[in-house]
Amino acid sequence: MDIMQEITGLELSPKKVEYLKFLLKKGGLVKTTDISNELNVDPSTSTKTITDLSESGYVDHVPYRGVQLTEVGKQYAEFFVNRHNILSLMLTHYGLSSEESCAEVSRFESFISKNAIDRICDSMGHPTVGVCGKIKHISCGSLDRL
Amino acid sequence: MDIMQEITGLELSPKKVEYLKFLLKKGGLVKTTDISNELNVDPSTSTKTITDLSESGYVDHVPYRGVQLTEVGKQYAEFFVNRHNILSLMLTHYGLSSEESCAEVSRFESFISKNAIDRICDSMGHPTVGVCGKIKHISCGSLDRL
DNA sequence: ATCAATCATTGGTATAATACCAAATAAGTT
DNA sequence: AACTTATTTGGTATTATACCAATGATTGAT
Repeated sequence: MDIMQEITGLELSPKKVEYLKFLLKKGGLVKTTDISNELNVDPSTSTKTITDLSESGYVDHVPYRGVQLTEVGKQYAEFFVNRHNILSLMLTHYGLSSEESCAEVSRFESFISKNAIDRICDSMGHPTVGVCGKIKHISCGSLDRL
Repeated sequence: MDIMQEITGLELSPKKVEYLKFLLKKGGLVKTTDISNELNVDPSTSTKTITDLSESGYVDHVPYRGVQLTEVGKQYAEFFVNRHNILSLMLTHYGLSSEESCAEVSRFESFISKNAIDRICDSMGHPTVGVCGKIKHISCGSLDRL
């Protein structure tokens, strides 16, 4: 059930990570056009990327109707959001502003392993409030999760 | 003179960063074959990459003879090494081993801005010893540099 | 219920980064 | 000078990302 146990966190490319995070934020059935608006890409680009994500099992795509995270996709997306939040919070501890941290993290987050995030999260005492949003600890290996 | 003043740190692609770091480590005139051995790429690949770096002004390349960092290239390379060391050191503060930190950092270091590194370095009190090697503070904006 | 307008997809093409192979060329060695 | 080894060139491939133009689907209005 817990797919997150054996992942590296490096499975998806930077842009695909953005797609999943947006799908989670939006929730439910999302139009590919919404994605292209949010991520500032041509609709054809989002359709193609969604097709990829669909073939890899992260989303369900019904052409002309919409996209939705699969259960696996949702778990990944939650990890991605947490990863972003943990890392942003971490950088603010070094004197970067929330905005700077967030921008910085956006550039490199997809290259940080789940293992590293788990350690960092652990070491920070599993904070629940970040600078970019709340942090959940469902997939981070925390003993006090739920 | 201090070119490092106005750089973002994001000018070079991940692989090119590796090239410059290796050239700095090796020092002097380096054969493209040495590079291809070190970085595990075909000699033709290293030649092409070096040609790029040469056209961008980071190295001087005399075909069939060798490559050498330009002054600008050397300053960049020094920044890259410091960036790696600072980030590795930072991650060890969160419970990652030296090896883990180093491996982790190797994946994302080229996406961290010089600005962020300067702040982190500042915040850590300009450490001179990292887990991947010594840290110099020539380009980090430290007042106590030199 | 059909047509027009809008939305979404497909097909083609492009770029940057990275890589390999085979062929050609230069260097070094005897 | 010939032969061997090192290096470069030219061609091609892959992955990730992107756009445009054309096609196809959906929907809202009449």
